[in-house]
Amino acid sequence: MKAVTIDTLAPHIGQRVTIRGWIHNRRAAKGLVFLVVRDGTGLVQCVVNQKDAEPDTWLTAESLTQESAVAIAGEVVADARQVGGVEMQVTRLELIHKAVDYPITPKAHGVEFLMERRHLWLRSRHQWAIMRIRNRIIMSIHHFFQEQGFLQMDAPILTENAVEGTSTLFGIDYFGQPAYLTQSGQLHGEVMAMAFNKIYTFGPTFRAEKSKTRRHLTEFWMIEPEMAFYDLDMNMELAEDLLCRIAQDALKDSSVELEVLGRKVSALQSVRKPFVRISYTDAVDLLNSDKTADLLSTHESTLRTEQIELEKERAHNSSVYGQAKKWKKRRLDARAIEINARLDEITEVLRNIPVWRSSARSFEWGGDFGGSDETLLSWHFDRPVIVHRYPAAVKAFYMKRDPEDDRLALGMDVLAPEGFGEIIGGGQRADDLAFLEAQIEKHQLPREAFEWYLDLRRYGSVPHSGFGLGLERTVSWICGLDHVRETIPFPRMLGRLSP
RNA sequence: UCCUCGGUAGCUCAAUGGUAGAGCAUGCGGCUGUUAACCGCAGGGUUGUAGGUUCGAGUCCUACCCGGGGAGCCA
Repeated sequence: MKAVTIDTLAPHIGQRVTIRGWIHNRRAAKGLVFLVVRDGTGLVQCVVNQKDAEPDTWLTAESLTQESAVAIAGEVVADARQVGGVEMQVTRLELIHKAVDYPITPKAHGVEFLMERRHLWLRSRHQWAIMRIRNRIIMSIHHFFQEQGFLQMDAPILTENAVEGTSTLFGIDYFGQPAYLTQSGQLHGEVMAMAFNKIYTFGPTFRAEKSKTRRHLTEFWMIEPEMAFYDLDMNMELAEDLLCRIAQDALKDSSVELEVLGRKVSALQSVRKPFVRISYTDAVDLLNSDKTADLLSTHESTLRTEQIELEKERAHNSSVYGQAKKWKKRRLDARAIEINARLDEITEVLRNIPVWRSSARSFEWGGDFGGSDETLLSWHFDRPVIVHRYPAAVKAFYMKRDPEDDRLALGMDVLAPEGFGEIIGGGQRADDLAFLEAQIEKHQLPREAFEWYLDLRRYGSVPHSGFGLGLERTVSWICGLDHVRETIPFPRMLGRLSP
């Protein structure tokens, strides 16, 4: 009998097939056992009917536990009630391995509990959807660049020089010589662009920042295109095209996964060219403006209304809890968890709003935007916004100056909508030898370590640009997740190195 | 490093300073179409740790440990 995967069951309606997988959930009625089986490609309900099944199969079905491994033979039948439209009528069931006391039960769990069991958590439905979308995004990125003649090339992970100070780098011992894990492949990317014209790197990046927020990992994956003969405008257009492609591919190919996650797709449908492009100087004006203050006030009153309604609901639920039936209690418990989590979130935001308001109102030209400023900017628009031409003082030494205003660097950041924050940072690179030499001296960087980089400006220097896209933040945005820790199979962050 | 919230059964959470409870999970029983199935019964606790206040502390105070998310920094 043919062994198939769950995602290919539909064409086999009316046929007998075998599937192999793990028990995701089990329900029983008299003479019937309903098994929800998972094989990594999808879920399917398998029905064991005592009067049809062999005696061994029935006994096995009755005693199956969550995550036990099984091989199941039966007929594929159409059933409109099921997700995917099919279920299996089981004729034979073989137990491959019996799992005992699987810790992640079909109910709500806390973050710490799940993170300690990340190796098992990955089996659950939400994680299935997220990892498949991550894969979809990775493939979109490769297709996008490959179709346009970019060469995928790899920057080294072990590096000798600290590009922007050693405080955010993980240091290691390289046979007695200090070395670091890379925090960006950009400088090597520039080398490769001068050799191959248009390239992109796709690799891991490490930051020893002691950040404990929903946007930070210490190890994350970054995509860094670097293009010879590209100026800032061409660079921004490339970033726009890339993000549009990612959003559209996700809508086209990951609708099931997005639905599992409850992602509002309208937010992704509005990701279309042209994005909003705003200069840093205009962005500062916008932050200072009444428009931003009004936005905050509106948001604040909306939250206060929601807070009052939730508190009312909580009081009402707790007053009826005593008389409630068991199933109703269970529902009330689940709702209470939701209400409390949302109330915590609202309390946190309401506490922050006065700080956000004053920091936006009094933001002075010359500083770099904080997380709250970026969030506020992105709330003004329904699609990604590109902020360009930052003060040179807050940007990296290798950025080209704006020929029209020497105080500005030709840098750009792309902020994802809905407050997901910065997902792209990049710009046009300095291509003048003397300027770069002066910058290296000004930033007190070790000149010797940059000689190879300076060679690019000695031998056929041309205008060139590039940017870095953070994969996990992008996945987080597309999936509508409130934290990046679920966007990578094994997150590495402050206080988390296992499993 | 700072700010802030939290730690109660295997899990998720309740509990005016006054006898520690519920749901899920587990075990047993019931139900022939369940969708986190449902219904009944049972077992399950050094309330993070160490002190203190009190007739009495899960609850109040102090210190420490662990975790959440925010600031700084950043993708």
